[in-house]
Amino acid sequence: MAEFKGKYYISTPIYYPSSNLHVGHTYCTVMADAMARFKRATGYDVMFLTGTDEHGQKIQTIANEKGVTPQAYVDEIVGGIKELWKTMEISYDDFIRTTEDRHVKRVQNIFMKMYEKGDIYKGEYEGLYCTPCESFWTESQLVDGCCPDCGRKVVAAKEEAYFFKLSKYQDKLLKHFEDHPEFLQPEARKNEMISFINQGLDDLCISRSTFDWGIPVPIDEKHVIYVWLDALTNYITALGYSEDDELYQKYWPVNVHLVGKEIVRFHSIIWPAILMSIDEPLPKQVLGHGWLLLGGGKISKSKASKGPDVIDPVVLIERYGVDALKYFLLREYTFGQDGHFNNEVMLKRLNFDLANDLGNLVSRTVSMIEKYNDGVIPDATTHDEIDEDLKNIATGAADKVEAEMDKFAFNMALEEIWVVIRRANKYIDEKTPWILAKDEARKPELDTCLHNLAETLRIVSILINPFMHTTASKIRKQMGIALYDIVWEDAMEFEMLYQEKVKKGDAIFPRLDIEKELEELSQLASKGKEENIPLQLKDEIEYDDFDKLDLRVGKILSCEKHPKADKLLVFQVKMGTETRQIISGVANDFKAEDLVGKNVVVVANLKPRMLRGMESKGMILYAENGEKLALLTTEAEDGNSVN
RNA sequence: CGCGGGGUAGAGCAGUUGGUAGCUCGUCGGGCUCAUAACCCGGAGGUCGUUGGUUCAAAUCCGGCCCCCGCAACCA
Repeated sequence: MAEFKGKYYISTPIYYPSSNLHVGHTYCTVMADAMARFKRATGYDVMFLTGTDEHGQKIQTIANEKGVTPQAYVDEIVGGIKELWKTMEISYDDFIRTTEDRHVKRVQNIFMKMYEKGDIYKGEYEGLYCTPCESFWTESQLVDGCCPDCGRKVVAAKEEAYFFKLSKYQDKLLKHFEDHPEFLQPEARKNEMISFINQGLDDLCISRSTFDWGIPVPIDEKHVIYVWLDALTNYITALGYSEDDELYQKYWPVNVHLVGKEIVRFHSIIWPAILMSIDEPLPKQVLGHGWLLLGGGKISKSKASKGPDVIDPVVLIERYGVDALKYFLLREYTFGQDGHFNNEVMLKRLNFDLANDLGNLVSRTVSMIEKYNDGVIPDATTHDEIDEDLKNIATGAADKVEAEMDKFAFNMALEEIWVVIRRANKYIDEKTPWILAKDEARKPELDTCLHNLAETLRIVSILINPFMHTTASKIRKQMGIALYDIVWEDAMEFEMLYQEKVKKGDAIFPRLDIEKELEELSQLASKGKEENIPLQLKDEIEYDDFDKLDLRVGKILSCEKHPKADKLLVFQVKMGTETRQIISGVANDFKAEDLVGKNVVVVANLKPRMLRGMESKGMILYAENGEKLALLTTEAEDGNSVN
């Protein structure tokens, strides 16, 4: 039996249900799930928490646009998310939604506790306000003392808000980083956070009064609690903190908050400060994982419908199965680093590792036992060095896997398992059972070979169970051991099978025709484009509004980089009789010299604007698709008006 | 001197307590036929971005430089 090793609490972030999830979210949750399953297998009492962060202005706005209540809107999206996790066999122990009563009440309790401690004060957003832009700016954001967005004058303005004295905890936070080097990993993230704290922490605005889709501030009905105090506290409200804290006493502090690198700051600075404020223990560890990149950039919703790569987990699962997707995500990427996602890399992994190595090993082993021993796993009666080597590698893998998992090195943990699988394939070649089968005198050797292969597969089924538990079951079914419990420690033993009856089934991972799959995935990815879906447009305008524009054809006489800005290009543009200077923020998209001589469309009557010390009189038009910009060129002569 | 990440075989990546440079794919050649045209063996292919330094010894430590990518700034 597994030795009881204590509790293990792991969390994913709570996702923001403004639309459906993509493979990037899946990545994080799959890692957490694998770790949770692994810890359960190795003797821990596990609490695995995930959930959704459902408040905020964005949700309210989207719901309004769709003509439903925010609650109805999030209910539907969250239903889809839960469905996805069910399909992916995510073994969470609890799923918290920030709109649930249990969360709402406990967040309010936390707010009060912080308030009573004197860590929350009512203040004013002393910002500099640009009325037309409806935005607050800080001193440092201003350009020449004016709104960086529109260039107009800003006025000192105030919005009432509650603040958390984050600055008060600056020194304590730094000390915590020093005293607990393991608190935040990887190292690069930690350095980043320490230097961030050293720059000085501002108090944190924790309430808003401009929208109401949120948890009311208990002492002031006009305000709702804003983002982080609402979202981060889920990790303890889910455990019943402040009300029914049996689970809290048992599981807190969390062992690991698994988060994407973009929210490391909130988990390693703001969240600990909140916990300090309410005098509760800090998380043992925050781990920031990298992103899956698509075509060079972060996966985003706007990219979901473009390009040849399919990132909808539902589609991938339908075609290849849950375990294939999980395996790929865990095996391909190095924890903490960004990785590039594309269909071909994935398909190759699936074919080579799952179909060729593992699937084929199961297939050939079961076939031989059926063919050479009537489907009964024979006993081993002989022994040589080759047998010994296989046995050592197979029984030694469990500890190696555990060592890698302790480092969150999922890819290496799986690699260790595949060392066993490859050794078994090699073992067959070394033993040549098909030759042994031709000589009755060598039946004992043949039996030993078949037995050892069966033992190895039994061990493999245990080792992969935390990562791909459906596959583990399929293997065990074919091996005739489906009825036995999967016990981690059994992966360290070799002689456990006794004349079980095997039964060949379907290939556990059929080999894929990569060319054909790529073709079909590419078609799936572009499918949405062909249908006639109304575009998402800005509000309709009057003809008079359009008529205010004075568009002209301009010839680019010269173009060079702005001396004081990375992204800006400075153009001299001739429009008939006048030549003027226009600046565009497109230095990353074009080489300056490539643009010279082109005739382009210019918004000629736009109010001039200073950009980093140089005046821009007008605007050059470009077409863009979210990734690439294209110049709007024309054959018309410069100076012509465009209507 | 804004912050950070990265530059290792044709591709994608491992590899920092310094000690003959490793994996997967591809490629070339061979073996095998139990198996999902799968499996096994062998070869070719890298001055580890560049340049100095520390050391008996540097991909690994230190300094300068070049290039790529995020963030920030900036995008009329």
